[in-house]
Amino acid sequence: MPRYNPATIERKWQKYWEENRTFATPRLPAGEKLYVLDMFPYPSGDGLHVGHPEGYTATDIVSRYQRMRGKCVMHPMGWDAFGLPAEQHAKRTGTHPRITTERNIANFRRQLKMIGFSYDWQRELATTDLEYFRWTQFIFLVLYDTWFDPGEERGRPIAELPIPDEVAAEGEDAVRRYRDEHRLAYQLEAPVNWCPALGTVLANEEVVGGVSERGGHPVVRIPMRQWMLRITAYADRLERDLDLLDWSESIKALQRNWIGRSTGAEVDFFIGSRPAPDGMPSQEEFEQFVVERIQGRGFPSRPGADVLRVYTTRPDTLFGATYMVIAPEHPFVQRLTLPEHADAVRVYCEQASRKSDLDRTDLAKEKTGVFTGSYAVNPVNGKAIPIWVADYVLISYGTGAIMAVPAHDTRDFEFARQYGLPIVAVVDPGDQEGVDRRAVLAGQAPFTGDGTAIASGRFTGLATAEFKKAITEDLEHKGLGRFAVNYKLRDWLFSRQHFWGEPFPVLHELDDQGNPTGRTVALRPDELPVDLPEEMAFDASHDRPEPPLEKAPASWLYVTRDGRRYKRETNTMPQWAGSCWYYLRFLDPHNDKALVDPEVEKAWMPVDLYVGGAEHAVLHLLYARFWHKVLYDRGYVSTPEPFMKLVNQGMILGEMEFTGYQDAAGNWVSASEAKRHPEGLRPVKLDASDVEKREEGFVLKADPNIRIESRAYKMSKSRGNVVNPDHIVRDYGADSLRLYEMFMGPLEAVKPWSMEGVNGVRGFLDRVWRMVVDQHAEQMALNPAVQPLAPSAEQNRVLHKTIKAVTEDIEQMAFNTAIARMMEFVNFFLKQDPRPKSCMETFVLLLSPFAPHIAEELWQLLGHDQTLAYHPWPACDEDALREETIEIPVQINGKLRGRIQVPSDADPEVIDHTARENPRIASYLEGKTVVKTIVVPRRLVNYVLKG
RNA sequence: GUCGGCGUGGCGGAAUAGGCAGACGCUGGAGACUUAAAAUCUCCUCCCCGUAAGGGGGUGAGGGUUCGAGUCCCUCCGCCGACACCA
Repeated sequence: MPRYNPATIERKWQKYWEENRTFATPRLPAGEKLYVLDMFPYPSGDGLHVGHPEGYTATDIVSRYQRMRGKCVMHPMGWDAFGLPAEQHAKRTGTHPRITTERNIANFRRQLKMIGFSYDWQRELATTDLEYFRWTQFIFLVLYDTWFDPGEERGRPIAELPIPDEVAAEGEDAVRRYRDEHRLAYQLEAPVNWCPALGTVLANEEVVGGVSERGGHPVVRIPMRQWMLRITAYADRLERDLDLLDWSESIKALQRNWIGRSTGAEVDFFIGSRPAPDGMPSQEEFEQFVVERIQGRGFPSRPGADVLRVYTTRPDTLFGATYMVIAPEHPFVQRLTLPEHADAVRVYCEQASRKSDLDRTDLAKEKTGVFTGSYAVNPVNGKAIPIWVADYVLISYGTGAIMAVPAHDTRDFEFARQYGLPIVAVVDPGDQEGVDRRAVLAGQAPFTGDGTAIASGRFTGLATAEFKKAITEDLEHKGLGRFAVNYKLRDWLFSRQHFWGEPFPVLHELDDQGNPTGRTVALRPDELPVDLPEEMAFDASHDRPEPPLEKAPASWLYVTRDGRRYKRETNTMPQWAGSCWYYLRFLDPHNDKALVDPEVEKAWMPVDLYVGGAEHAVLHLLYARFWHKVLYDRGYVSTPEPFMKLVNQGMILGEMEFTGYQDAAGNWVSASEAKRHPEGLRPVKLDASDVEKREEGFVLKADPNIRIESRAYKMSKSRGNVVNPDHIVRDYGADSLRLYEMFMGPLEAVKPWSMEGVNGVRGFLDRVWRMVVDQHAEQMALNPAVQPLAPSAEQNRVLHKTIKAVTEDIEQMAFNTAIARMMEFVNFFLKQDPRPKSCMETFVLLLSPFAPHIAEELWQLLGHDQTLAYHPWPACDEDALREETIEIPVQINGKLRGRIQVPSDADPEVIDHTARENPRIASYLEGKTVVKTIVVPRRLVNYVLKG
């Protein structure tokens, strides 16, 4: 009784593939290569989620398809295995994170193998393998050894950094410091985002709205020594090279937005060479300053103590600057504060420093600030304007100081209103829709768009764009300003206070007393790897931002090298580090001489298709591209970009849910009402049979006045709507899981899970099985209808239509429609008796990338003793598609009024003639004048009538 | 607020290049087989009028271009996602 039993055949073929190393990939591609990559998973303790196999099935289909097309496919899998959960587990239980991690990896590996993905498991790697992170540390040394040459726009060895004479004259220490300041990996004492709940410092990117991106815990800012990576040096190239990539415009937009390039000007406002008692720089000094700039020194690369340098994207509004603002952390705060304002300023800055980012960006918040008592002189008109301190100016962007133009900037406008500062319009908006010109000119409303300059000296009358150019050139000429570019992107905070991460290959020198001298040295590549200490006590109390490795055994922590004592760096690298280059290591995972053999790298790179979740659209992809570019500059890789084509799979939500609301007394309340006043209401989960559709939404069957909320939610443990792939495979089979995940809808769409849908595709596979297999036989045998006959013309047409559609759909990654076409094939051939064996064979090949286990089983039954994994993909015979006659619709005034049969190659005259002869059409045309006849061969006929 | 994406039956979704809206699947209904149930098979399933033949309407709303619009253009509404004082 050979019924379709996935449990048996899936195990059988997985064993076959493993024993025969069916999917092993050669060191160098034989023939045309294709590198198909999944974003490797973090092996969490919860195991695989149905979201994982979505992208993995898509890439597996492409991989299997392309192997059959003769491509040499690289398709590896590994583990992004460093991470906080294993460490937190260690704190609770004392189990070493390595143990937990290995256990989780084993579970993930089991689950992925159970779904039948065609990975080359010989290439499996984990970022936590010593032999892997040895090379992560090596890449850190490359970053440490590199400076960015802005002239050549590329990273170069630090030894090639030109040392200015005045630095060289100061001696060896000065040169060392100068180099350290230019490395791509550098240290910085800076306020960091300490998250007490997670026990770590977070990157700026990991803090969203003042709370941690993961878990939503509060974040406070405290100063700490940190490792930073100079990603900002590559901002321009990271933005520009997006043009080389076949990525969706929305992901590119996300990255561009994140990089946030803006252009404008830097301008120096004179504040006097020393503080004046009344805060007012003297007029003579200002004039002297201007003359000096014009005649001699020009615009200094770094601002001196006599100016406040600002960055603006609107140099054309310089004449409208009525005050200035510096960030509370700006180094000039003290110097600019007059004694009578000192208390207020000190209090304000202290408050600002205590505020989390959340408080500082609070939406509804009114703007706050204090006056320093000092003034700066506007270089374009010599007017002195007051300098304020306010936290709406960020120290980390631009120069940390702005010129405020309240008439033409919303934020400045709000602030000026708040503190009664003057508002002077210098841009006339003219007549624009939605702009109250009179209010703008009267300083009663801000206008931030482009217009025509007014009250701007000799620039008056210029259009915004021209003005910007003209005044920037003028300022540049006078040495008072210069063209400037800024980015929202910040340097990458690269150290974490974790145990479970890659140790830095860095030593800190100690003096005779055992105190740090402040000198840092990097290890030599031959001193790698630096492993984590085995013996560690995992301390549950970790409420200070002190790295756990501070408590490592002294034997690990202290190193003597060339007679000097050193202490190891105790920070570790963030989880991103390992995932920044794993795609390179897959190519050559066991190489102990190099991170990747250049010959191998050249042969396989770049990644041709990269599939993963949109949650990595910004950070992972930006970081990986950054590292790749540094490796490119330093000659380790041959391509400027790592990932040519990127596809983001959409999230899979839980099953659709109906929710009604009841008040305390148990009365139903409409969902729309509940949204406005949720107090005291209780959500009640309803069954689909309790609700019905009425007009624009669902209502309670028992009371149609009550509206019901219907939507699918993100899967979560707390909601109890998580679907476990283990259960699906157990109850329906891996092929059904794969097929359903692809049939749900377009790969990139967000879509809800449906158990009934899984059951539906299982029904399809059952039908496929019955189409080929004799269910009534004792042993595996062909269905008696399957005969070694030549197909009829119609059978052949259906077959080749299916080949064509499935092939095109796979090429476009439209897997849902490919499956629909195969369903149509089965619906047709189940009714055919006899069914030509050759049609069955071809169909099995088409099905195999989607449902490889059942396909292999049927292929074997059809008489083949080799895997179909490398069997040539079926070719479509266009001749077989040709039909003798086709049906085309006939319209009258655009309305469908009939159909006619015509020869498929009929020309317009024949079609027109046939249509007019059709009795139904003829009756419509009778007595009317045909004004126009449209005949589209093979498509339709349309008659336009008069009257 | 800014940027990006999306609005099609009871549900998931199809619809080359502007050319028959609703492929395929689910759900629901009717029937066949069966002692019965499951499984399987057949038919129906966008809405309205009509016994039917047929007719009318319909792709978030309104307008436009066109012989013809789900598809192109404009305005608006709604949902989802990202960013959010970046000067």
